[in-house]
Amino acid sequence: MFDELSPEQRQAATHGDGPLLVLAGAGTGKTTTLAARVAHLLATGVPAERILLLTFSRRAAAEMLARAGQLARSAGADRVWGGTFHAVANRLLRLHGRAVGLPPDFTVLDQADAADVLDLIREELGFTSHVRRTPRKATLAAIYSRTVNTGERLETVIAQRFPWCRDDLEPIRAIVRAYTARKRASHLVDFDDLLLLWKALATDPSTRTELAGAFDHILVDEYQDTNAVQADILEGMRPPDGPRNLTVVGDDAQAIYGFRAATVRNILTFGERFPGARVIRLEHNRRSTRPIVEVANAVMAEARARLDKRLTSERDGARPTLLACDDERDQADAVCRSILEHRERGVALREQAVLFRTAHHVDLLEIELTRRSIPYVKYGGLRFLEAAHVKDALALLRICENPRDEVAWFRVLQLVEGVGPARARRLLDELGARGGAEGPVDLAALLLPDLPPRTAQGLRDLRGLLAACRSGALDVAAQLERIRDWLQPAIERRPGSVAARLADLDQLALLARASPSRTRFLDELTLDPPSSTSDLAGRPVLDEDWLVLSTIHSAKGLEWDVVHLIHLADGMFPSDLATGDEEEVEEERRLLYVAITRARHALHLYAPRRFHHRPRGRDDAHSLAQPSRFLTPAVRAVLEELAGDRSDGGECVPAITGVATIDDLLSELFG
DNA sequence: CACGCTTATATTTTT
DNA sequence: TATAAGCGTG
Repeated sequence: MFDELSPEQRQAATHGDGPLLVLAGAGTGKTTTLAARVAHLLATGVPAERILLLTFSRRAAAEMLARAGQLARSAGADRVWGGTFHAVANRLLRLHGRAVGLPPDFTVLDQADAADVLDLIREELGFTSHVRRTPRKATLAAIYSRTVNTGERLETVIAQRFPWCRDDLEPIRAIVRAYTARKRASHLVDFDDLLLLWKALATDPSTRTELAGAFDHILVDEYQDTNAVQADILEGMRPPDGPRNLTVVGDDAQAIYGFRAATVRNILTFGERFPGARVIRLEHNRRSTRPIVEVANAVMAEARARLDKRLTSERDGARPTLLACDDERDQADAVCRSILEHRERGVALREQAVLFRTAHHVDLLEIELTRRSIPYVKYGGLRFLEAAHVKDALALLRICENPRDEVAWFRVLQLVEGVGPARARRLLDELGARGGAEGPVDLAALLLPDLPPRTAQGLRDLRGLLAACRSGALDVAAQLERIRDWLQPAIERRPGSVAARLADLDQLALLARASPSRTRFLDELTLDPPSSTSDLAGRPVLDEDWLVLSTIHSAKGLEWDVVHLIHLADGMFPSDLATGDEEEVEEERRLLYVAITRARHALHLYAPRRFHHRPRGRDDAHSLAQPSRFLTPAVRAVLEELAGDRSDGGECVPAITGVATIDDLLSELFG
């Protein structure tokens, strides 16, 4: 059963009782090992439902469990509890939430929803300035989340990570305080609450025994990217008697979620926290060729602090290339040509990926790919759930689920003609859905007197819709079809493509067909939103070959034959927003390491020199960039440097429109 | 008070 | 492109 495993991998897979830390370098078969361990546990008779597998994404969990199922040749692998910390927390809280004071009809807020609640509160508290711009709602949400996850004081967080909000400290404090109270009153739970409540469940003396005994084995993937709260949860999940069977797998060199308060301390102090832990190292890379591994090692050799670990590989291959490009357009052109070249040589598009630091780095390339009819799918940062009309539809479902969901109400009520913020607030009060109100929510209150006739009719229609959706006679998909019809007039009133937005709602209804219940549908959508997009030009039928575009963060754990890594210019990668202190720069370096180690056979780096401020504009405003600071002489020594190829059009004379251009021209002249 | 309009302004990465 | 904030109209 384990023929394919190396001796170290086999040791990890068949480890008996007690804590186990597997330090697995990139490409050393981490997934295989974890899957094999699950298979081993199943084969030795551990009941599937008493195994908990925590991964970074639902996709990762599903993949591992499928492999474990094949290995163990037994049914039941699908009964293993698998998923992200947040998704598992949600499941556990639906079952045991009452014990920590959480009603079972709670709804989960994603980060955009949380920002909406904060915005609502800000307005109520009157924190809008007539002199100065106040922080954006997304910033408020980020500040709150960071404070919770690091456990640092608000002042500290703002001073260190959000210095431009320093002057708004007191308003922010008031807003986030009210936010917490409001969530409780409205039965709302945000991502951070999911972890905090799980921790409470796992450590509270009155509930912990029930929960702690629920699993015989807990396995955690990507342990380097867990935060302090998550570590506390794992510690709290100790069985009342018997050994602590906790397996964690991670790589300190791949820690890239510091911004989310993840800390490698969890790996470094694993032995102290869980005494008697066995440590197994996997250092042999089976994924990449030796030249690629050499580049990865060269990058990490310059890291400030790391556990001593050096990857090895035995497979030969070509040296990774570094191509200096003129500008982004030049880069897009070069990437396309290289992609097509590889495809000519038999590497399918889906075995190739373009990776980048920030979602917008790929904008220009997307245009070029479309122009050349190269199909692609983009991972990371999806617009679908962010579109207003999709949020409207989901808000309606959320009201059905949890009638106290104030933000959802606030959003939906304003879709009715003649209802703005002020009337929406009044209606909320009447409904008894306003934070802090007692008793059940009464839909009859929607029939307020003294409203303009059109508004009154609109509210009656809304009441009818909600009654129908809540009646229990319709499944989620059918509810969404009703909702679509109700939303149609509002959608038509707003500018933009009506057909496209209605199509989005159809898409949503289609998605809902797969869900057994409304609760599940909403939970899955917020906790595991569709992660790839191909928004423009409709959703293509992806039965053919397509290229993958992905942020490096979203590429974690994945691999491709050929990887193209773009924007290796200082200020882009590392992002100049992340070069404040040394720790941040180190995280950017690890990010580069992650990107490099995604490649199996070929790796191409691209470093544009010039960035147009408005790539689609007609002017020539631009700035110049140095190559990434990570491309040190030692790193370049293991790269094949290619000169920029300006085959199309010979010498180009820059248009003289700005100081930057003139300086550029002069520096060319003076050589 | 709703609503449509104008203007200035932007800090990444994700569960 | 989205968002915060302000203004004028009905």
